[in-house]
Amino acid sequence: MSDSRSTERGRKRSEKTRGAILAAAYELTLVRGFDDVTIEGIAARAGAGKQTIYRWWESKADVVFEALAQKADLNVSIADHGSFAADLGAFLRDSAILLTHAGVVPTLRALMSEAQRDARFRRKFQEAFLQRRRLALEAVIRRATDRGDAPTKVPTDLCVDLIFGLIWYRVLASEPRLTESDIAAMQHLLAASEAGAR
Amino acid sequence: MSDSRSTERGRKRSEKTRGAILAAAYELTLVRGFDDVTIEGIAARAGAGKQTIYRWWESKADVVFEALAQKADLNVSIADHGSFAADLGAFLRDSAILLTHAGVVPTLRALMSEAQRDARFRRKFQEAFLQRRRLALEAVIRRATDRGDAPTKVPTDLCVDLIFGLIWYRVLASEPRLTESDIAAMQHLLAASEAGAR
Amino acid sequence: MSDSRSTERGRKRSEKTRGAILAAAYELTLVRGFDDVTIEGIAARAGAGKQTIYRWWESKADVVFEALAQKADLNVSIADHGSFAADLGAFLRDSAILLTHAGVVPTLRALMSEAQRDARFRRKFQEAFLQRRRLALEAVIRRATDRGDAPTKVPTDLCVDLIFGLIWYRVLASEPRLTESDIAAMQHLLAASEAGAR
Amino acid sequence: MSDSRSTERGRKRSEKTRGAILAAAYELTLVRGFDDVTIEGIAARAGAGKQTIYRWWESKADVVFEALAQKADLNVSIADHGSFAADLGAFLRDSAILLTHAGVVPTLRALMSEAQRDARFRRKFQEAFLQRRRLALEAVIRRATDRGDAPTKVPTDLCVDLIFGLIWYRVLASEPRLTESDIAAMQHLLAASEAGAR
DNA sequence: CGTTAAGCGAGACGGTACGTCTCGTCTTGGC
DNA sequence: GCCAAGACGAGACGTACCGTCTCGCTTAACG
Repeated sequence: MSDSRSTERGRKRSEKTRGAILAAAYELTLVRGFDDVTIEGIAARAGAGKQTIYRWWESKADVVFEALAQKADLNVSIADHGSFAADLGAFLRDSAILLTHAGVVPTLRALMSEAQRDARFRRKFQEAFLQRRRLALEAVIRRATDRGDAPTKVPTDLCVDLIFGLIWYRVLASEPRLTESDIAAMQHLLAASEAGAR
Repeated sequence: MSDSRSTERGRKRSEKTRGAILAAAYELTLVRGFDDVTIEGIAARAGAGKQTIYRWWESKADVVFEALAQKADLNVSIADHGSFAADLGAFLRDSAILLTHAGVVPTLRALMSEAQRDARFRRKFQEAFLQRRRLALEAVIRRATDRGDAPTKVPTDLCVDLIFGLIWYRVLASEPRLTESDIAAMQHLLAASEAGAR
Repeated sequence: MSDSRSTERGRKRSEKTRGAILAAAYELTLVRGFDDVTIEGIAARAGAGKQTIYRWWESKADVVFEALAQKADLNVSIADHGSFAADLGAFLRDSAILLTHAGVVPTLRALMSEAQRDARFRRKFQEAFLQRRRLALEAVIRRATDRGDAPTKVPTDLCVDLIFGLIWYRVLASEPRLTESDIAAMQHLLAASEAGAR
Repeated sequence: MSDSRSTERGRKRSEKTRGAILAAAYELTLVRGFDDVTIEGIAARAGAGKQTIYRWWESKADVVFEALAQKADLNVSIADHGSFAADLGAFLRDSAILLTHAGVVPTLRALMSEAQRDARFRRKFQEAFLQRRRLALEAVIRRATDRGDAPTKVPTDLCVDLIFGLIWYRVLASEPRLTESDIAAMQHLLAASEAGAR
């Protein structure tokens, strides 16, 4: 009942072509920007047929997202730094550094932009990217709760939304950076009073 | 000094046509969504020539933005409610209500999405929309400073980014709502401790 | 040596579409006249995309010319009537009859008009239409030379230009007809004196 | 009853503007060619309003034709050279020289081309240009008849059509030239037998 | 070991919208 | 009323991509 055919018949998917398409998508995105990348352009650069792309991906955004995901490690480090303040600082500092890498900000903007236009991609982006980072931050807060220095004034959800909101707002709507004094203020706001209570 | 040209020459811009174009843009955006709106479609519905649109607006985003700006009052009320906590609550509550209006969330998403793709529109959206709201919030905080109940732990800029970040992140990346308990927590986080310290 | 590419790749040209485009071009030219025919109109009537037309033809004139060429046999009968006078008479009479057919004169005018505006189409029209008819007439004269009743007073080239010049001048600049007395006079001028000299 | 108003009211037509428009039309036609000349282009170069052109001329062809007519003397010299052969030779030689002038052939082609597309301009071109030259040639033939050396074999109309047909066919459809041997052959064909009869 | 069912590069196809161009008309204010 | 200026409705232009559809291969598992 699981699968009508016992084994797959016919020619296998070409891994070589798959790689060429993702590489082409990645390179074109860096050079031309997401908007100016086209399926036809990717196919031409990869030496692939358009149909081959359409057969395996649902949209340009999916190809590019997979191409980028392959390059960038989407997993976030959540090593224990001993206190919530330190963990929060490390998380924010990691994010700040990420934003300084070439191509990262334009790419984040393009993906979030695309997520606003295509509901299907929105879900995919949510699950495959936003949710992963969210879970990491939630784990940090859960650890703080266990440890006893959690930001008790704010529910976890709101706390997470505030942190990601800050980062994304700066990326999308103002200057995409996070200074040390920003980080210090965030620590003070969300972690310090608890720390001071010790 | 008054005007480079002695007098305006030639036929005047047709206010009737301008209105028809903005109305068409507004209606089509609500019915079809920003992405499916086309310049040709707007021109056809407005009974205007395409060139007339291109003569006065630089892009589809500009037309739609002006159409929406005409409908929605972009000025934010910043009436004095006696304390920063109350002012903040009023601001957040206003925003929460705005998000419940039909068509507002899709439109905000589309405009922010477009701002990520077109640097020129990005600046315009910044200045004509985001900056206005930012100034309103900064005025509220300035009043709190004068009053003596400002959130001294966080610099004004960061405070504003946190608030808008929260709202926009919910609109763009998760559920576009702001509950009463969110508002209470925000008041507690940014305003209450100061108030309580007095 | 036979073909640069080993095999033809990709989808084949659709003969059905080609026919539909030529048919649409032919019908529209008859009904609306060459000037009012547009590429968009042909595409719409043929149920084809504009690009499909641009892929295979260089201009509107090429499409219409091919459409007409398909309908009208461009080969001219040069059956031997025994003498140059008779051959010339037959040639002129054939031409006279052609000019009476509905749509022929407007079409000839439009094609010659277009040939004046577009150097590339000029060459094509020359080679694919004018030259064919010219060769036919030259063959008639060559036969007369062999037979010994050629119009020796005038070089072949000039003789041919006089005959086509007369027909085209009537089509383009005055009344597009050729009467029996015109034909008789032409025979007398170009053929009779020689015949009489025998 | 001829004119309801005794005197013209309002501002008089500006002769300065009329001249500027014709000059602009002439220059643009030489530089860009008839097809690439536009009403808007003429108006811009003349520093005139488009309406001023539309008020006084019916089409681009009329403007350009008037501009060219102003420059070129449309009257043909029909000085008496003593015999039809000599008169014919002079006429053809004049025409041959005209065709060597820069800009003449493209202009003739453009005007004849335009005459095929616009019935109104066709009539105007007929009357103001073709007919003038035709009358000149007819006068030459009439003089020959009076003199007694007319080409009696061909009716005047056909004779004229043959001569103009030759010239126009060479201009429109082949090489726009007329050699001395062409001229000699034409004299021989249309005039020589008569001359020989003397 | 041949049959057969994918996958593949290539590229033609019907569409749709783009932004530009020019048309001929209309409107304005000055002459 | 003529003029320069220039906005207007209209609509074709040629281009760019879309997503789909053949083509004639190549590549396996199946029978």
